[in-house]
Order: sequence, then structure tokens, then C-alpha cells
Amino acid sequence: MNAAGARTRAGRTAGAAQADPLAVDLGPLGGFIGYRLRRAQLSVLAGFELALRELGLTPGELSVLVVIARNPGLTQSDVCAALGIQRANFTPLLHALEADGLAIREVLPADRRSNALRLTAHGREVLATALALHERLEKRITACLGEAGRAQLIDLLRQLETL
Amino acid sequence: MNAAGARTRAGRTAGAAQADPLAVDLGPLGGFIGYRLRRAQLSVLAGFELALRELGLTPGELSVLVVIARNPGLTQSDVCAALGIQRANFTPLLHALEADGLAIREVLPADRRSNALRLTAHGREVLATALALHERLEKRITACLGEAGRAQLIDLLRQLETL
DNA sequence: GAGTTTAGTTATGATACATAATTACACACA
DNA sequence: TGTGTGTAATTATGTATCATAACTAAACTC
Repeated sequence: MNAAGARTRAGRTAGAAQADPLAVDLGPLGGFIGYRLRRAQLSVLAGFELALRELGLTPGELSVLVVIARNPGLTQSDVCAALGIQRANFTPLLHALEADGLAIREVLPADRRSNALRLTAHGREVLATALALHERLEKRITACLGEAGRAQLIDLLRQLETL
Repeated sequence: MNAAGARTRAGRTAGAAQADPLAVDLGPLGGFIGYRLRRAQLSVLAGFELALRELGLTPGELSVLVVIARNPGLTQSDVCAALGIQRANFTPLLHALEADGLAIREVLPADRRSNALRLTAHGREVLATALALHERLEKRITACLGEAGRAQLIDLLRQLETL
């Protein structure tokens, strides 16, 4: 509709393919699930950072806080398995939460290789705030997709995980 | 419902919350679009690497090849705008494609600050192979979601981009 | 008690994303 | 015509996330 002439931007003088972004042909890319996932995730990530900026939590950190809060006493390996995080990458993430006073590790007497994880009182407060802020983001998403669309999307994404 | 006893795996001897991964309560996390996007993208990314391993192309590189092939003569800024890539990050990506002999940059006579991008013959060959391999991945995804589900997913993800 | 497995850590490397600063060029306009 | 402003590409940096391999200490097996 606007590719060849209609609403193109002024003359742009010279050479052929300067084109405004809308005129660029993505070809088969627009049908790639992976491409669409990336673009959507970028958008949601931007929303996340906007919503939780004041708390300085990364998405990964928030997910860990949630899981520890709901399952106190889990070991690091348990949390990693539940969230699909590599244990090696989990160590610094957890240490950051600990350094911020949000979580604690206690060596399990039953197996002194393992650490039982719990939130501090402060961790629970921060989590509650984070969830409240995050709720706003989810509301924006629901406004964008509709309640049914949102549910469908979650369902489809869950199916994709088992690819 | 299975936390305390029901379908827990064997005895697991000692301490409380060892739990098998399925027993971990994700709480509200399972309803976060961002979390579901991450898990789904990890899965699709693994499929991508599996499918295109032999070519050594990253998803970003493939997307750039597609766009250049369909829009020869675009400048770097044009491609960046079309794909949502930062220009600063595009430079090394493009240079890698150039080093591999897949793409070329020619200074635009009309504006010697800009580079017109094109694929080499070899680049077109590699792209054709890559698209064929990628097609298999998309087939797997369609097998997983169904044709309708796949179309729905793309539509929903596109809506999310405009969040 | 020796050999094997497991939890956590450390080290390292790749990919993506973001921002700020710099260089070279283009353009407008007085 | 020459100066100020804007833009294309680059460079440099910093961060988040994912992956692997190697190591330590503890636990388990037999």
C-alpha cells in the first residue's frame, strides 16, 4: 500500500533504496517464530525495566525471588532445575541477592554440600513491591492482547517450551 | 497438591524440600508473559542452533542476510531500523558477514557516509541453504502448535511488539 | 577405605543489548 | 563561502544471559 509511492516520505533526493523503515521487505522473516519471539521479548523486557527500574531487579532475579518465596528451603540446584538456569550462572545471581540482603543461604545439616535458600524479611517486602509493580506491566499486556489473547499466548508459549 | 506427599518421587530420605522439579511451585511466575517468552525463546533458540549448526550462522546474522537479500542497497542504518538492532551492535555483526564473504559494503557515491549493502553470490547460496534448513525448524514448530496455533502465535507476538 | 557421584563454585567465552563519544561527511543558511 | 548542525558509521564500555569445563568438598557405594 505504501511501498511504491503512496505515503512515502518526501523525495529523499537521490539513490534508490533509501526507503523508510516501513517500506523494507522482511521477506520470510516475518513468519519466523524465532524472530517474532525476539522482537516481542525486547518489547516486554523494555516494559519490565521501565516498571521495575526503581528496584533494580533483573527478570532473572525476580523469578528466583518468587520461587524461593513459594518454596523456602529449596537448594540451589532445585531452583536451577525449576527455572532452567545453569547452576554455574546461578551462583553469582544468588550472591547478588544475598549481598542485597534479600535472600540467605544456610548449609543443610542433612547434606552439607547443599544450601537451603530462604528470603529475608526485607526480601519478602521487596518481592511484594516487585510483584505489585510487575502487575502493572501485565495489565498493560492484557490491555494490548485482551484477556483471551493473553491466555492463548501463554498456552502457546508453554507448548513451545516442549519443542 | 503434591508438595507434601501425593505423587512425590519415592522417599528421598531426609530433609523436607528436596522435591523433584515438577513439585516446585512457580507461583505467579507461570502467568508472566516475560517468563514464558524467555522459556519459549530458549527452546526455539536451541532448535535454531541444532538446525543451522553446520552453517555457523546466528539468528541475528540470518535476519540480516534475509533483509539485505530482499532489499539490496539498503544502508546499515536502514537495516538496523528494520530489524530493531542498535547501529553500534550492527557494525561487528556486518563485518563478520563481510569477513565470511557473504556480504559487501559499498560506499554510496550520493552520500559517502553511508554504505550500500549487498550479498555476494556466495552469500545468496548460503542464505538459500540456511532458509532450507530453517524451514525444518519451522515445520517442527508447526507440528508442535498446529497451523492455526502457529498463526495465532505470530499474530499475538506481533501485537506485543507494539506494547 | 577407595571409587564414584553430586552441590556449589570458579573461570572462560559467546551473544545480545544498551549508551556515550568520536570521526567523517552532508547540508542549511547567513 | 564558511560555519554550525545533523547524521552514518565506528569504537569503547558495561551488563545480562547462556554455555562448558574444571575444581573442591561432601556424600554415597560397596
